[in-house]
Amino acid sequence: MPEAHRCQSCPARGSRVCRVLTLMPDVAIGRESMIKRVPAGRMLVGQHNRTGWFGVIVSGVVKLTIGCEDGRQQIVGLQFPGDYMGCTGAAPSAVMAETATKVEICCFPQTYIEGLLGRNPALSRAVLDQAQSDLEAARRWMVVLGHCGALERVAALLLMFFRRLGPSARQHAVEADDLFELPLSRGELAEYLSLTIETVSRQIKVLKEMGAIDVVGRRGLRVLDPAPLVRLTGAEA
Amino acid sequence: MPEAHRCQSCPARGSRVCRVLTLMPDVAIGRESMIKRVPAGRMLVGQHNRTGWFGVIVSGVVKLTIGCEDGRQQIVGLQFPGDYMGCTGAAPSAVMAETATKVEICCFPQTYIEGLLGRNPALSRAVLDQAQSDLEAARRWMVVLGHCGALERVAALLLMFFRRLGPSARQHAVEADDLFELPLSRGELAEYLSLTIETVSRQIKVLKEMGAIDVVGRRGLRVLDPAPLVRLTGAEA
DNA sequence: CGGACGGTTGAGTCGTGTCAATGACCGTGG
DNA sequence: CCACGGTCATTGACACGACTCAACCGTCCG
Repeated sequence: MPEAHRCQSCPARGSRVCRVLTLMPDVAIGRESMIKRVPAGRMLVGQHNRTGWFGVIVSGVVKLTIGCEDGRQQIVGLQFPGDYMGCTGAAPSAVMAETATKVEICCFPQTYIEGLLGRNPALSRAVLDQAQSDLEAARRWMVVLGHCGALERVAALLLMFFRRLGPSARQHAVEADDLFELPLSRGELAEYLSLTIETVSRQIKVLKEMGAIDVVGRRGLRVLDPAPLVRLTGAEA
Repeated sequence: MPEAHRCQSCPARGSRVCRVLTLMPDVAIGRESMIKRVPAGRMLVGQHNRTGWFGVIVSGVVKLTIGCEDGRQQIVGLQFPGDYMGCTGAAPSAVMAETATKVEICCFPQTYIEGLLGRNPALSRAVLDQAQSDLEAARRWMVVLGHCGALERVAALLLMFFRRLGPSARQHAVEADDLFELPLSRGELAEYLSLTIETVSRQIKVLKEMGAIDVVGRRGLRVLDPAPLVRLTGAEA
C-alpha cells in the first residue's frame, strides 16, 4: 500500500511525530515502516532490553510497568494511539512495555530513526515534545496517587479512559450507544492506582450507586454522567 | 570571565547538555549565558508561565511542584546541579519551579536556545536524553509512592539526598565529617513523600533508633550506616 | 454442563491521618 | 550577651480508611 494512503486513514496521523514524519521528503514510510500486529498481554519491551525498533501506536493500549523485587509490578503509564514507543535514549530502562489490548504499531528500525534524529531537528523536537508531555502526565498522576483517596483515584482513571477511548473520541460519531470497553482488567486498574482489587471493585460500585457510570460485563463501561467524576477529580479531598 | 574558565571549574560541566554546549564552536557561553543567583524559597517558574530563559543548575536544589485546588501543593520532582530548567516545550505546564535552597543557574535566553535546538541535533538529543531520564526517574518515584510504606519512603528519600549531596558527592574529599545539609524542610519532605509532617518525623526517629542515621539540628544529617536504608528501599514491603 | 478464572462482597486489623500539646531552634530586640 | 517570640519539629491519643483474609458469585471457556 502506498504510504500516502496508509497514513491518510491512520488514527495516529495527527500525532506530533507522525505529522513531522509524513512531511519529511526523504522518508518513504511505506518502505521503511512496518505495521506490527500484537495480541493482548504480550511483552513488547523487557526490563533493560533495548527494542531495536521505534514505533507509533496505531490502535490499542500499551501499559508501561516497573517490576518490584517482590514479584509484583506497578503500572507507571499508559500509551494510547499516536504515542510513540521504543526508547530513543541510550540508557537501558527499568520500564517494561506490555500490550494491554490487541495493538497495532507502525514500526521503524531503530538505526533508521537514530539517523533521522541526528539529521532532522524537527523530528527530534517532536520526540522531545512528546517526552515532555509524558513527563508532565506522569507528574500529574503522581499528584493523584499522592493526594487522592480510593474513590477519587478510580474516578480519575475512568474519566481518563472515557476521554481517550469513549464515544466522543471515536471515529464513527453515529454510534448512538456510549458503551465502550475498558482496556484494563480490575487487577490492572489496581496496579495502576496503587490499590487492591477489592478496593477498586468497591469504589466502582460506589460510582455506580451515585449514578455516574454503568458497568456491563467485565470490561464494558458507560458514563451516564461525567459531572460527578469531574467533581471528584477536580477537588482533591 | 572567559567562558573556558567558567565552565572548567563549574560543578555542572559533566552534564549532558553542558558537554554539548561547550563543544559547540559557535557558542560563546560567556557572552550568551548569565549566572543567575537566587535565594531559597523563590518562585522560578509560575503556573502556566513560560520562562523566557533556559538554564542549567550550577549549585543548589530546585523543587518542582503542582498546586492543588485546596491550596496545598505537592512536590513532583527535584532538580540538582547539572539538570536543566525551563521548559523547551511550547505547551504551558502546570508544574511550577521553586528554589529549595540558594541556587545558581547558568541561563540562556529562550530564543537563543530555541535557535540552537533547531540547528543542532546533538543539543536537542542531549535535552531529549535528559527529558527521558527525568521521565524514568518520575516513574520510579511513582513506584515508591505506590508500593512503599512510610518508613521505606523516608529511607528512599534520605538515601537519594545522601547520594547526590552527601560527602561522597562533594569536591573536597578531605572533609572528614560526613555531615551534610538537607535541602528540604520537614514539611517539604512530607509534600514530596505524600505523607504528613508528623509521620515523616516519626519515621526519621525510627531510622535514628535503628542506628542508620543521625540528625543534628533541623537540617543536618549524617548517614552512619547506609545498609539499612538500601535494604528498606530495595525490598519494597 | 461444569470447571476455572476474575470479580464481588463481608468482617477484622493495621497504618497513617487528624487533632492537640509540648519542645527545640533561630531570628529579633532589649 | 541574654531574653523573647515565632516558626518549625517532635511526641502522644484517637479515628478512619484501605489492606488482609475469606467466602461467594458471575462470566466465560471447554
